[in-house]
Amino acid sequence: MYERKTPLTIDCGLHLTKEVLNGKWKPAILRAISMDVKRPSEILRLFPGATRRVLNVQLKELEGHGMIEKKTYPQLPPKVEYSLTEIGCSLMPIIDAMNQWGDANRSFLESVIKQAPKISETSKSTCQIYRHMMVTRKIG
Amino acid sequence: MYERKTPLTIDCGLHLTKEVLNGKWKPAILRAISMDVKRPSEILRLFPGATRRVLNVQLKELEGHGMIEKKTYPQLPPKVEYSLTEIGCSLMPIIDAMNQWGDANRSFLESVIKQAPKISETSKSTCQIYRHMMVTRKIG
DNA sequence: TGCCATAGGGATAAATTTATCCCATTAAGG
DNA sequence: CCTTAATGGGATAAATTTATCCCTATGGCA
Repeated sequence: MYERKTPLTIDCGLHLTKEVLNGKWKPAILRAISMDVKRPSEILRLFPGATRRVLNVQLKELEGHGMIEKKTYPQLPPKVEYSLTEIGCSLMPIIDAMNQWGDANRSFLESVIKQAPKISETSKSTCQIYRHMMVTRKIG
Repeated sequence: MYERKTPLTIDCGLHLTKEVLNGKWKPAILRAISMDVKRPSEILRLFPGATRRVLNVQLKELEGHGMIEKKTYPQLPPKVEYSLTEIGCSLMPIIDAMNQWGDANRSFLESVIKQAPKISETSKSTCQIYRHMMVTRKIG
């Protein structure tokens, strides 16, 4: 496992929170779990753009940070289910707010993000969370 | 300037928001500006842990993303003031919530973050935002 | 037997972000 | 003349995160 070489900045709440959510898929993973997508294979299917490896790593970090709990069923083939811990649950308002803000400002954000010279292309359909929500009728 | 090689994931609001806040100091910078710390040199003093270079880069990205506006006074030595745009302002509830969540759970988070094998050390006093708030009597 | 699904993780390469260092401009002050 | 204060940014190194590829284990199914 990677060992950090420079000290982490944790002196304001912002940085602590940022550290917990630091990872390309972490907020999305938390959101998925909060919507009852519990098994690793399900989560993986929800994010076709993510590698199995990365999801495993980020799940492990979220678990290590106490945001989610892992329940392993003694079966073969193995079955694992994740759930939010209490503190993980308390993050959801923030994650939902982030999601809503992004959606509410989508057209503007897409344009400025594409304008920014740093970004060349963007990809869609790597995150199936909306499809999932519609299938499970959590949104209409 | 760096040119992205892989497409950016922007299909859910979460990723859009994450992109805007993506940068070690961006949320802190936005918060500083929202608290009337407008000039680059002031912001720099507020975050002793940050390099001038990085702050410049992140300020430029925030500006490019339309979150802040830059006003350059035609003086010498130069004077610059940043302010939040309307959309940048609309991000503040999220940033404040992140800050509050981190502070509210500080002791827990510090322990789990230090436990995580990935992190070796942590540093304090690289972010002077609380000091600033006390000096300006916004908190007591 | 060969292949699929499930879950986990090592080793290494590639991409991305941050850090370091250095240069430029102009006015004021010692 | 030298230093400081302000602001901005290039070039390059270092750190960190993500992607690729591969290996393990077991039971069921054609």
